[in-house]
Amino acid sequence: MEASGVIPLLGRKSREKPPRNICCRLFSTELFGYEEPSGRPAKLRGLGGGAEQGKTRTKDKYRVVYTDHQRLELEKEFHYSRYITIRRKSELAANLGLTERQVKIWFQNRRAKERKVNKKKQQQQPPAPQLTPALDTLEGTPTSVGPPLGGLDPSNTGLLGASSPVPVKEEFLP
DNA sequence: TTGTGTTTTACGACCTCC
DNA sequence: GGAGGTCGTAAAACACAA
Repeated sequence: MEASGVIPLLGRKSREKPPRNICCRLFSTELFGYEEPSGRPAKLRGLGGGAEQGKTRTKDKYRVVYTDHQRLELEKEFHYSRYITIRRKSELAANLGLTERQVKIWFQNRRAKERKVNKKKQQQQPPAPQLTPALDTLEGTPTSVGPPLGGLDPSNTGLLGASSPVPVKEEFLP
């Protein structure tokens, strides 16, 4: 594909950092597997299956808006586990009409959001009485604890298992 | 309307692990 | 080396006050 030639995307970063080496893996297969939309208006939300005709910065639409259903399912999955397994990722992608790449990135962004929220919470807490450290981990993300390096985290069900209102699916059980 | 702040997708750079 | 992680950021989409 034309993958190697897609660096200056839609004018982003006009003053770019020195081109170290283009991150080639990102432009490999999935990215160009998107289908072209059939002239759909910009607003896709709530149209049902809106994002399967998604585009990226390399295409003529910067980003798509996922449908409520897609987001709901992704959120549910995130509730089960903050780190999605390869298997669940492909299942979810297939079910929602997204690419695995989109699912992966959604989870990355979702974790980032959670970290951001937790950080905010921490900053809002009064600095004074600190008798019970790490109370903020109640919701499941001790920010001090690093990510499961290497990808999968078998312990993550424990993160939410107790507090999550949603029952743990069989497939997440050992 | 529109101006502005926030949220949501998507990516680049870099890092770690297998 | 490749896959997936974080972090930082661009830009579209959205919310909402003025």
